Amino acid sequence: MGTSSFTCAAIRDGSMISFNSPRRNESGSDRERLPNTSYAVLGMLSFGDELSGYQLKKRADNLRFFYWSPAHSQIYAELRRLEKLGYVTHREVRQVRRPDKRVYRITDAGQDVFETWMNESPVEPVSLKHSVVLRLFFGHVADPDRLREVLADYAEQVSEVIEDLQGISDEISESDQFFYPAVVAEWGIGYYEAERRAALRAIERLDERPEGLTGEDDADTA
Amino acid sequence: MGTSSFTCAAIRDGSMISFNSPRRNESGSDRERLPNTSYAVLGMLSFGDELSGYQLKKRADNLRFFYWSPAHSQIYAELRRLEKLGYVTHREVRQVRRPDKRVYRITDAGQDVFETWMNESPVEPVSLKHSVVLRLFFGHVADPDRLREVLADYAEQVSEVIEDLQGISDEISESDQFFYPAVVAEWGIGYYEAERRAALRAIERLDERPEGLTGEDDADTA
DNA sequence: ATATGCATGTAATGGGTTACATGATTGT
DNA sequence: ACAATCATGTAACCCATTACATGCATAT
Repeated sequence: MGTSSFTCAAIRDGSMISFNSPRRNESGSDRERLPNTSYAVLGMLSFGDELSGYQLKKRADNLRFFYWSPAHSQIYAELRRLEKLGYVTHREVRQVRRPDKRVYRITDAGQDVFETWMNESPVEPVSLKHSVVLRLFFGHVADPDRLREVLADYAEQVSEVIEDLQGISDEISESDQFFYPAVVAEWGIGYYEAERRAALRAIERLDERPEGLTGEDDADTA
Repeated sequence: MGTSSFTCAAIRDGSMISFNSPRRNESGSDRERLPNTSYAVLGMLSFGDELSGYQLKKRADNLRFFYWSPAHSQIYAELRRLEKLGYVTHREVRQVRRPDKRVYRITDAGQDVFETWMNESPVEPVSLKHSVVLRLFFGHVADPDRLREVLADYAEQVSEVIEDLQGISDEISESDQFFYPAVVAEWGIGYYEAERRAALRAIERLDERPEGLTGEDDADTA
């Protein structure tokens, strides 16, 4: 899966390169490798405008459909880290009838590492924690009716998400400015529609199942 | 978000009291609330058989399609915790030409909390970190060809997952013993097929886009 | 009056990973 | 000989959350 074979080939006298370095290479050769959250923050600043931590948090919430939303304290911590690395700068903005704020802007170095990440970082699989499916997997110890209820609830929740996304999609799909977000919104709609179908299909399968076989495998056979 | 307003009101000379206890209620009233990972481990033991940490880790890997796989060290730590809580017990198994092992079994108390979790815990939304979609979202700073490549790579990876799941599904869908896992496998297939479609569709949209509008919004306008 | 939004942070804790460590056995 | 599988664990670290903390402005 050719991640970047020629990039590697370009490396000649591999004095250190510490390739696949465990972590902590004080020599500072290979770019510190940040967690994805840092790149999410950097990405939100990559549009070029100045944002406060507070605004950033709200923007980050827009990613919630495909990326989790970090806590605000995490955002602030991230900003301080990025600043120490020289990837963002801030300036204080005095306000009259509002608390003062600190707005951040991405630096050239920041734009640089972000671009590098965008173009060079390997394709990772999704990391998901699907607690509903987890429960379904262990269905043998659940009350069958409750399990159906859980699935129906989930389908319901998902429907709301679809509506939200549909709304967002309608808003932004006109303007070319939001081309990529619009593509993402379409992805999201397809994603959650599939989730809805899957949940409903699972309920069907539970219903189809002949009675008398429902759960409690080893309640008395143990 | 009424945390506990009258608790506060009751405090007069607030010497300590550590009011509205952040967590850790030693009085043991409300069941400790474990992280989902604990329930995943408990769930894998809920079939009634004895398992070593090593075996457990391998079983946990089967959940990887819809739940992430914890590191082995995490499994061991989890088992020790659950044992301290009385939800599992272990016994040492001497082996001749293999390292000795420690096999764990769920207790009645453990089965109990697990059932309670299965039936009572609220329906949580999926938590996903989709780094590929994250990159797509910030497509304006990516090299358009590389972005397409990333999406194609992802679609390819997903195809392999589908094949894996198809294989598993074929194996288990015969036996009624694996009813729930089979339902989950079907869910998974639908899920990853949707992912594949979404990735392919996104490539299409990138292709459809008129030239000259690709990325680099503020490369020179800054 | 009370809640909500704006705005920024610290402290404590927890969940989880990676690397380090050990050591025998089996397959190539 | 070398790698992989079996088997269990510790140490260090870091990412992230929750709760604590403050304070003004506006809307209800």
